[in-house]
This record gives sequence, C-alpha cells and structure tokens, in this order.
Amino acid sequence: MSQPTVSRALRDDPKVSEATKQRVRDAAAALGYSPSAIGRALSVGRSTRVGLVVTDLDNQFYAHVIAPLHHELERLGHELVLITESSDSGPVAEHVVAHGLCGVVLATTTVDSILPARLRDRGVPFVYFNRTAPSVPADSVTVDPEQGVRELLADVIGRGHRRIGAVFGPRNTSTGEQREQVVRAVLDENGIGLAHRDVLHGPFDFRTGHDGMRTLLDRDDPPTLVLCGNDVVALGALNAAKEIGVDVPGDVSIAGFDDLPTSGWALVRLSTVAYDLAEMSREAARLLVGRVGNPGAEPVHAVYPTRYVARDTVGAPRS
Amino acid sequence: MSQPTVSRALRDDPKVSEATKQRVRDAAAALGYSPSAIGRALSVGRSTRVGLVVTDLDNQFYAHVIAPLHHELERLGHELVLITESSDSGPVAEHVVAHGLCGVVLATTTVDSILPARLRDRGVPFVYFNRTAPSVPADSVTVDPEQGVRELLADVIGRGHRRIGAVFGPRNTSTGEQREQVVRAVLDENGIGLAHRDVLHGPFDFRTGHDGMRTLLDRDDPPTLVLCGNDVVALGALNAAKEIGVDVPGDVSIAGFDDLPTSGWALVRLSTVAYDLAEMSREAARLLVGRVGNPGAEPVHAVYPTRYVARDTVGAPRS
DNA sequence: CTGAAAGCGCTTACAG
DNA sequence: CTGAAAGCGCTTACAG
Repeated sequence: MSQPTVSRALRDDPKVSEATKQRVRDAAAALGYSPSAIGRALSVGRSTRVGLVVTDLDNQFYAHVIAPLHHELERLGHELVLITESSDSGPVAEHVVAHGLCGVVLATTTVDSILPARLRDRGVPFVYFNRTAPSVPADSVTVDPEQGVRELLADVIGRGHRRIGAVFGPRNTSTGEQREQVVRAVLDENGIGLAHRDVLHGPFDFRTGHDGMRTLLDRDDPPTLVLCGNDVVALGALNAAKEIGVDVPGDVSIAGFDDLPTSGWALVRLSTVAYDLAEMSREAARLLVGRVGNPGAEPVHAVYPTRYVARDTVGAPRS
Repeated sequence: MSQPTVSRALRDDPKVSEATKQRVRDAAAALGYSPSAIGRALSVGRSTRVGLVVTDLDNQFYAHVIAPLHHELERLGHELVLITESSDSGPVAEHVVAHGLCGVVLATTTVDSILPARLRDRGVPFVYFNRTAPSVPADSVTVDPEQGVRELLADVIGRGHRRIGAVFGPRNTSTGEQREQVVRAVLDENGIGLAHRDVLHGPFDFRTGHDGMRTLLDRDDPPTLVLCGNDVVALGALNAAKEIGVDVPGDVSIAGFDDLPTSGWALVRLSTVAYDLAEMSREAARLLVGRVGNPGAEPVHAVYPTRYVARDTVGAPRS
C-alpha cells in the first residue's frame, strides 16, 4: 500500500476503490494514525488555521465572538488561533504568512489601520468583523444600527429626555463613527442636538464608560440620559453611577449597544440595542472559509439588523 | 547565498558570521521575507503552537485565563490555538497530534478523563491548569483553597451563620472536590455541619448557581448563607436572588471563589476567595514551554495561595 | 484504481 | 564559516 493511496483513501478520494478505503481506514484506526496537518499544509501551500485578530482579549465582548466563531470553524474543519494586534500591526501580517494561516478575521480594525492593505498585498484572505476599513475592499459582517437606535431614541424622547449625553466609541473605528452618526441624525430629526461638552469618546472598554460617566456626573447640570457606544462601556457607566450613589434610572438613564448576556442579568437590566452577535460570528467563519476556497469572487457584505431591548436603565428624566 | 545559510542567519546561529547575518537580515527585510513556521515545524518535528483545551469557551472564567495565557505564550514565541473538548475526548488527542501542537494546557479536565492518558501515550506534553487528574502525573498549576476558605468561614461564622448551604462545583473535578473538602473540614472544626439537603452540585456555570439558588430559596427554611463553588456560580446565585426579590446580604448571604473582575463591580460586590489567576495562567505557559524543551524532568506543581476578599454579599444572618 | 517521482520550505548532519 | 544532500509528511501530476 503506497503512501499516496493511503493519503487519497483517508481524504475519501473517489479515485480509490471502496475496498482499499476500508482497509486503509481500518489500519489507520488500529494504528491510531491520522494524517499530519502540517505535512499537508506544506504540500498544499495552505493550512486550515484561521486567525482572529483583536486588540484586547480581556474584553468581555470578544468572549462572545470567540465561542461561536470557534465552534463554526471547527464545524468547517478549521482551527482558531488567537492574534493580538499591537499598535503597530506591521508584524501581524508577517506573522500570519509566516505561520501559514489560511485567513484571518479582523475584529478590531481601525479606519486608518494598514493591516488590511498589508494582508491584501500578501494575498491573505480576511474578513472584517463588526468593523470595516473602507480603503481595502473585503468581505465583511457588520451591524446596521439604524433600526435599533431609532427604537431606542423613540423611547428616550418619548419619556421626555432632551438633555442627552453620550460616551461613544473611538473615532477611528467604523463602528464608533456609524453609531454616532445614526444617533445624531435621528436626534436631529427630532430637533434635539448633542451639546459638545456632553459627548465623550474612547475605546470600547469598561474604563471608558466608567470614567466618562464620572466626568459627566461631576457637572452641575449633567445630562439626564447617557448613550453608550456599546454594552461594555455602558456597564462601566452603570457601575460608576452606582459607586457614587447616583440612581439609575432615577437620577440618570443609561443605554448600551450589543445586548451582551451580562446586560440581561437581574443585577444589571441594561436597556440596549440588540443583534445576533453569535450568528454574526458564525457568518464570519463561513465567509472566510468560503473566501479561501474562492479568492476571486466579489466581496460580500453581511449586515445584521438591530432592535431595541427596553429594560430598566432608561426611565423618565427627573423633573 | 545558500538556503541553509539564510536559515541559520535568521535564527542567529553562532556559526554564521556577523557580516552575512547582516546581509541576510537586510535582504529579508527588503523582500518582506520571514521563514515559514510550517516548513520549520515539519523539519524539526514540532511546532510552536500550544492548545488550550476547555469545554465551554463561553464561560467568563476562561476569558480571564485566555488573555494572560496568550500574552505569555506570545512572549515565549508560541501561538495559542483553542480546542474544545467534547464529552468523548477521544478526538482531542488525535487532533492535537495531527495538528502538530507542541503541547497543551488542560483547563477543564475531570478526574476520570482519559485525555491525560491519551496525551501521555502519544508523547504530547501537557500541563494541568486549575484542575488535576491524579492518575497521570504531569506539571500542574493549581490553587490551595485552604487559607482563603479559612478566612471566609471565620467571617461567616463570626457573623453568626450556622445554617449554611452550598452550591459546589462538579464532583468529578479536583477543584470542586478540593474546595468542598476544605469547606467541610473547616466547618467541622467549628462544630458546624452541612445538611445534606442544603448541598448542591453542578457544572461551574451561571445556571448552576442560578437554579441552585432558586432551589435553596424555595424552601420554607433556607440556609442563611450560600457558599458557591466559584464566582460564576455565585453570580448566578446573586442574580437569582435579585430576580425573586430576596435581598443580599439582608435575607441571604452569598460567597464565591475566584475574584473575577466582575465580582468587584459596584453592582456586584461579591465576597469571595481570591488568588492570582492571571499569574497562574502565565505560569502555565512557562511550565508548558519549559516542558517541551525538557520532557524528561520531574513534574513541577505550582500552587497558588488564596485569601478572602470581604465585600458586600456576606452579612449577618437575619435573626 | 494504484504507485513512483518530485516538491512544498525548512533543518540537520556532514564535508570542506 | 558556508554549502550540498537528505529528510520531515504530505499531495499532485504523471504513468500504467
């Protein structure tokens, strides 16, 4: 039995007879043999490993993308390797090709990142996840904030809030920018403006929300409601309010974006904009694996709808 | 310039002259060339990829081990790939060798798992993380619950609790067993027993704590304090109490184990047993990488101390 | 349907 | 200090 035959049999190549396939499989099982993925990778010129590029692995948000992403990749016969992007991002592209990853999902790309261009130049397939860098076209899976934000703001405005503050995400991310734009547009339609001093920006993390909330609440005349760039930020804001004894939503209302599991906790009950993050993660896996098999095709853009989930952190403003 | 010379130069082999090293490095930089890790892996017979084996990637606990583990592995020139262990665990060992991982950290091993034996038989280095399966010796990094539990129970008993309930972790994990034993031993020293009906068991997840708390609280005469197997369980318990309007610690006290960042939130303020989880994760990385380089050495067991962090979920029992 | 040959990109003795 | 040869475990034409 030659090596190529074994190889073909184990890959279920139709050119091998059923009889020998069976023999090979039996022998493999008996010997506990399974083909070396690395031998295969070297031979084929590409592995089945995909990288997830993030900046802060610590962030609760990513736990909720890693789990479904990993699961779907596994289903598709791929492995997940974690990559963190340092400020520079030069090394990342090289790292990816040096380690022979077959593709990567970009989950924390900034608008001005050079990583997408680097990957494109090196011919590494990738998909934008939750963010986009318009300069380099590629598959993407993102969220359309409009519907959810409209519903949220309808609730907010309906309850009488007029003095609205915000702790948005970073300015150099498509996600942060887009959410802010939609909020501004919808408020504008309702004749409500955001005072410059009531609008803060920062990374999508706990501290941003926490410190931002303190800043806003330290004022003599704080906003009656604070819109947060995402749930992790909102969680920071909520905790900051609690720390200084400010009642939510009695004294101030807070809203988030993402609807993480934590936001639904009885202890939290965050009013937020929801979408199907797990499904998005799976779609990213599918898109990427599809792309690897078909590099020439037009980029596809999967966009997920949002809806508002009213819980207990948005109430009427204190009159 | 021959291939071996380039190879040696890039690895900083002392047998290559500084002059050629420099030339090679310059050329590599100019060409954007970096050596293929997969070529190297095939040649050397081992990669620099280590696997983290867990059951539920969703669990908040693992987010806090993945981040430092990844970081330390990166520092040591290794990659992190995620592996989930299905019930069976047969495929895992094969997967690991098929994909040429140089080692794995086992973070959810049960006492009766066959995975350690499988890995040992196939010569794959591994380290037990936070759990241990005594049948197969290997490096381990674990926690010694005793000090923390003593401090916790001193507080609990000092406040007057006598009717104590518990939602411990799974019986088939060393971690769950050990914590339960220490609790029982210390209570015993104080002449306090755990009523059989007040002791529940289950996986270390939110639902276990949540449902366990409901069960305990549904009774006519519930315990005045509930000890939880870990923080995620305690978080479930805390939320269950909140859901049914039971005040913590007014009506019932709750304690955890792990001191996750969430437990310190103003919204949570969980009294819990703390230890250095991030450092443990880094140590696991170091141990494993060290083991790969020196398979013959005696197993080393890193044990981390615990201490009690009193916050707001343990109070006096209602009299 | 099966096998011999060549090659994927490295590294490791072995010469020189 | 440098290079030619062989091999790591696969796959892919190419014959038969």
